[in-house]
Amino acid sequence: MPVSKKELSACPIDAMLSIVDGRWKGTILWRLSEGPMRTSELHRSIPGITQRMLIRHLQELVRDGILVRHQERSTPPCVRYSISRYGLTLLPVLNEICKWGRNHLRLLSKA
Amino acid sequence: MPVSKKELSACPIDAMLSIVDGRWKGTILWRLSEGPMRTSELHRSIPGITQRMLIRHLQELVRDGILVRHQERSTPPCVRYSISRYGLTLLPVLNEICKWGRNHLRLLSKA
DNA sequence: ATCTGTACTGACAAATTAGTCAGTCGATTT
DNA sequence: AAATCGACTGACTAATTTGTCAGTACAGAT
Repeated sequence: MPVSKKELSACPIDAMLSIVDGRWKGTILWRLSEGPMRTSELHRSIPGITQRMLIRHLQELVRDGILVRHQERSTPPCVRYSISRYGLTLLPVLNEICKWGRNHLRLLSKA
Repeated sequence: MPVSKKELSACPIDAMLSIVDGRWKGTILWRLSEGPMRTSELHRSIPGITQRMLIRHLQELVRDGILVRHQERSTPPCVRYSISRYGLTLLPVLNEICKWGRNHLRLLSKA
């Protein structure tokens, strides 16, 4: 029986990774770490992502308490996503991840 | 065209996550962070993992330079895996991930 | 009345990842 | 000579995740 990392695991590493797990979640969080953005802005700013995946990931991140969805009841509708207070605690971790990743990419390009 | 995170991405976060991406890689690294282990020891120490997945993940981590495989040409064969010098640079990152994950699990269990 | 833009859904197909099952190989014990 | 052990492979199936395609709803502009 295949097991996805989405299932709640007792392993803290898996628990954290499951939050960020998803083809585009890292990138989405990275974009939003610079400030709130509208759905369509995010869409434009992440080349290659489909609207479907963007929204699915956003919803999961909201469900997990990492993002907040602000809706302004206006026309045209304007929805903004931002990193929640809890989500902010994730940023230092993402920063470490990013630092390591940057160095890793550098090494790969030299090899 | 679905895109896996395994493809080399220019995003440093994705680059790092792709290393740890795989149902059991976090756990494997966590076990090995306490010292080298034999294949069968690892297998026993990770409940639920199949031999196939263990070996696949080990091979990927070796390919990515995170682990080293030591083979003693003896009978019965004795193979040990350990974290490489490069892999050691990943440990602080995993530590941050783990700290956050631990807190996250705590919150989840309270809710 | 129709068209547009924004945010979003549902149903489904394709790709990717994980898991199952049955081997192999070489040396060694029975 | 057959059975065993540890590490591993190959071929295949099943589950999960991504992506495609076509909508919906709402309000304002044309």
